[in-house]
Amino acid sequence: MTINDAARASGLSADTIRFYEREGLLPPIPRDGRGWRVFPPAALEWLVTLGRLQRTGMPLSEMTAFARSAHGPAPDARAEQVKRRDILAAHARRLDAKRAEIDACAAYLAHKIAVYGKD
Amino acid sequence: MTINDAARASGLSADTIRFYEREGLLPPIPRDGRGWRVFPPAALEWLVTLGRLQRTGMPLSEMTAFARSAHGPAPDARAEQVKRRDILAAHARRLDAKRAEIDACAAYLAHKIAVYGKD
DNA sequence: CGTTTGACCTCGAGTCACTCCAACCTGCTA
DNA sequence: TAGCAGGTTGGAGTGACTCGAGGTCAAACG
Repeated sequence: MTINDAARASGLSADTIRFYEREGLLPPIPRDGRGWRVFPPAALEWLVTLGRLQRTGMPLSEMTAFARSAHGPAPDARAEQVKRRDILAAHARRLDAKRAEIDACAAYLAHKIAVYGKD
Repeated sequence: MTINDAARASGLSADTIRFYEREGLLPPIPRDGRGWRVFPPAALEWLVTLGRLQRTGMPLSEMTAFARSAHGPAPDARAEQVKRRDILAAHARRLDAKRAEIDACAAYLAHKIAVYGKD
């Protein structure tokens, strides 16, 4: 599992994955003898999750909070879990707003395209 | 109709409206005696449209093409209209992709929140 | 009548989240 | 032995805003 395999599987770019690693959004990624990153299945799954959140517009700061809560040292594991759930719940509400915006725009587009097309 | 009224009505920020004016996305906006922008109803309607496109992720370059086609001097009005329709149709396809992404993420979130919540 | 307030103006710098580039290393094939 | 594919790094560049400093003007307050 090289970085480009991970990119293809997660929908993130290799550059973005390196960037996320620097920013502390990933668990420690081991290297092989050449210094290449090797992505174990769990890291890959995590990247898929980050990819979903990224493409649906979660800001980096929130992804960072989510990631640190998931992979950082947790004195109180229960509290961290609640924190993560709250971040995801807030994002779910954001998705509802985005969907509404998209639907409104799609209705406008359909109307406009019909008007342009009808002559 | 001052810039802040226009911002409230269109969902864009006043800064973004000034930026769009500089970039040539707006028709000429008249000024009053103090140098303040005055937005006529047609300009406001145009801002509402740009707001919709912006919030649903149309890149600035495409909005610029759309705006220049709508407000620029057009040697062939029919061709410009086709061009605008094509831009909007492409955006409609992008919206379908975005909706699919949002639905997939929402399903993941619902699942994850249920798992976190069930103990 | 002076001054404070508030809404606007411009210009330039700063921010977010990547994205691209140059220069380099390593193992493999011809 | 040279070329190539596919990684590595550090640092600069980009898109699309966003913010801050410093300025003007008209109306309201004391």
